[in-house]
Amino acid sequence: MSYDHKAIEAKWQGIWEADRTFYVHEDPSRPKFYNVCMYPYPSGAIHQGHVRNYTYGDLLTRYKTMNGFNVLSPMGWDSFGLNAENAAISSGVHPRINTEAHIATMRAQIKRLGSMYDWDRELASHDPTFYRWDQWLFLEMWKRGLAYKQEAPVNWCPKDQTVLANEQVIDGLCERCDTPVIHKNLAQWFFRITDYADRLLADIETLDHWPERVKTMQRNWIGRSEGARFTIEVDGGGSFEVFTTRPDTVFGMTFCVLAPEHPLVESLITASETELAAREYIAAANRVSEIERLAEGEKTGVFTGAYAINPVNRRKVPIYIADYVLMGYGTGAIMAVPGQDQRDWDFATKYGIDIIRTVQPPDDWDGEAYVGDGPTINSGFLDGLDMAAAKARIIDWMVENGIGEATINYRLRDWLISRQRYWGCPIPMVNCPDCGLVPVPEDQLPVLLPDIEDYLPKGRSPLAAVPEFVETTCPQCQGPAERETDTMDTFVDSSWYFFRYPDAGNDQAIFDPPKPAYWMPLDQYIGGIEHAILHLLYARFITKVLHDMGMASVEEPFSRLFTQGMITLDGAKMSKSKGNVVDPVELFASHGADALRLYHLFMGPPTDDAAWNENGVDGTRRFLERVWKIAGDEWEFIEREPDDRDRDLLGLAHRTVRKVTEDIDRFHFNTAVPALMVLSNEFSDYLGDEPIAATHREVLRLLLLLLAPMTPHIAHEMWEDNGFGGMLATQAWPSWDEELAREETVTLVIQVNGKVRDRLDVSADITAVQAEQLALESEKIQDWIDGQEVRRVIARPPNLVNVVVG
RNA sequence: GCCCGGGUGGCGGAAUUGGUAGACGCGAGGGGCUUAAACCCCCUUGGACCGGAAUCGGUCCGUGUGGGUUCGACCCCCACCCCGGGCACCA
Repeated sequence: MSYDHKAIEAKWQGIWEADRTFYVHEDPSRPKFYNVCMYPYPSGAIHQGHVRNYTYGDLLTRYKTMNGFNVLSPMGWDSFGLNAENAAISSGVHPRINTEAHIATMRAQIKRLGSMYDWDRELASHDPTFYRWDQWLFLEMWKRGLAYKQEAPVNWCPKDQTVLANEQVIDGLCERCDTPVIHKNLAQWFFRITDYADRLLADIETLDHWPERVKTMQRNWIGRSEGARFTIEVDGGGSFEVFTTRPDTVFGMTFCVLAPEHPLVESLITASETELAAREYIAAANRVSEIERLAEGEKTGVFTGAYAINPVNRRKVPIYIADYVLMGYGTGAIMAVPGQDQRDWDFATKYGIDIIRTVQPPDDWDGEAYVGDGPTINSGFLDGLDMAAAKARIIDWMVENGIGEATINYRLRDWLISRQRYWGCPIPMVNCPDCGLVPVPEDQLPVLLPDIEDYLPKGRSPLAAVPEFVETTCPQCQGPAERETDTMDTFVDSSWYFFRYPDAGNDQAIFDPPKPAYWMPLDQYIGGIEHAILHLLYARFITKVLHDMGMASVEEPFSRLFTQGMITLDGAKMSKSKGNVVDPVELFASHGADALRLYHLFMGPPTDDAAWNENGVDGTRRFLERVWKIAGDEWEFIEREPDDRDRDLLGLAHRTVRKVTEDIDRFHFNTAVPALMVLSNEFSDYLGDEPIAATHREVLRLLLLLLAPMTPHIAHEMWEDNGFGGMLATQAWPSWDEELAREETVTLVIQVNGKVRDRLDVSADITAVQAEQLALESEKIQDWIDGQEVRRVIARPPNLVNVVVG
């Protein structure tokens, strides 16, 4: 009987669904395992990145189920967002229609992969039954002072009169009309994530099963730095505050720099000799993005015409405007100490500003700015102190003189959550001319997103053009009022959706706390590395807020995080826009879901980017054909007692159980698959030469159990055909017998001066003394020693002996 | 520019973390099966070279580049080159 993957895969997908094998409920008698793949954006069709993600996720669902866990693996849709809105603008079709069609298509494709979910818990962020709880959460944030409105710059296209997302700005131009984009201030909604900066930073240390690199990125993103904040007077009146991590170097301040957006700039440049140049410079800075400003190779700036007074020595120093200082970090103004900061050094050199060293560099120092520690010099009462002592002393001085104090600064900024977009969750606030900002009462939620036909923003959110939506009454005074027309960042949806799966149908509350209390935290969260910072940080933040509200039992949502690499083809990320996609749906038909899943597991380390090989699925398909033959052929068994060949094959099978188990536990799927290939190759050889039925049956049983989470359909079919009994998906994961798995002989490598010169087969329990003796007795080794003095022998039994001569 | 990763055969990768570099798969070459082709099966496959001549034996080089540490380095340290992810409105 040939391997008909279409029939087999359809059959078992039907059985698992009918049997509700992967539909679960809270069960305190069993250990739980909450397993989530980051919910996808419904782009229209699944791509190989999804297949990779869901193959890993489903492998774990099935593996943990076989290991006795109560596994919850849900699926949902991140269905609001810019792409659907852009598609609607160009097609005129409402984003809901496209989005829901995409969800239906992708759901069917995911099911075709054989990836199993508890679909009773399916959710979609564009669904009012979901986003009303976004709005509820927003109101809770507002109540707690964690939501506020403030002016902030946006990318603005003057021709289209619209706000642009960063990705819609191409080389400083609007992607639609090529008009130069400017920055414009708009009133925006923020979540006060900076209030949680310390906790978000400290609790990274509790994330023992997160990739080190993601933790490092998050630490750096939060960017806690200790330093001082102090006031600098402007010569002729006025002052500004600066933040510095190096207050000890203040005697070396030879200029100051303000960000182009700094509020003091206007008064400093007005009527100055350099006013024109300054205005031009500010306008230019306004046109480029923050990244471009920082990427600029050479530092640029312009003199304001004004001078500041160094508070410690009353020295007059010029005040510049430069775009390497950002309004969003610290105070938007710095004291510049070129002797101790390379950016300041570059700037000072370019503009001919004095450089004064305040830290003595080492004697062999030949660099420019010296940022290291050393005795303080040229600094009056700080001279001779080291960095730490000088910092403490100068901060004391600042406090005594009432000009500054020690402070902690974060690079992290508050989370801007408002979007001037249509396809998102409406922010549930009302603007009343008398009462100001008034929250929509909870019993009036959800504020429904109205259907509209024109999605093009015209200065404000498209919702602003819908009078029936905008015009309302103030919940407080009942007078006429206007609704907020901005929608929420889709990261708001994704920062709490995993709390909703445990109680997805609840129409009375965001969730009933005991339900997520059973399932949370996630035992495994799997998604792309591109989410290492923003999504994961926002989700951690909202979890902490829910915890503080008494809603969440945990402070951290994801106890184990796995970040997968991208799929590339011809050196580029596989994506529709690049036109280099390999459609998984075609491979379901030609090779089968099992062969595709196995190729994804096999193709490389899950953490790394993986290059697609168009023949790769052929290889895993061939492997499955061989296993099919092993399981299904009418073998000529003979009757005899088990001998060495049986023991060898059984030993290999037990070593394979051990290897596959260990590899799955450490997410090394790409080495688990070859172990199965080696076993099946040896198995085939064994069957070609007087096999016995008992060995065939036992090794086949183990092989199918190991294949069950990787290639579930074919494994189930073979399990059933061979009459092993019961559903494979719910069998216990096999254990291995250490005695059977033990290898009797190993290869002892003998080196002379680190180079391999001989190999011997030895007993696996050889001692160091025996290994050394064998090595020295080897004729080849004797030839290499060739009468030289043996200085040392390093023995690492049973694998290696190194003879050091000369 | 800043933060974080990564560079191993023709290709994807392995080396259980300082101890046999190249498992397994793809591709390629050769052979078998076949009227023929496909499928399938068997063999070879990092490079240069030496010996022996049926396919065995051996040497040297080799993990981005250049240094270093070590009995021993793909693995640790320093410097450099190249590629990728993120940089707050793609998600």
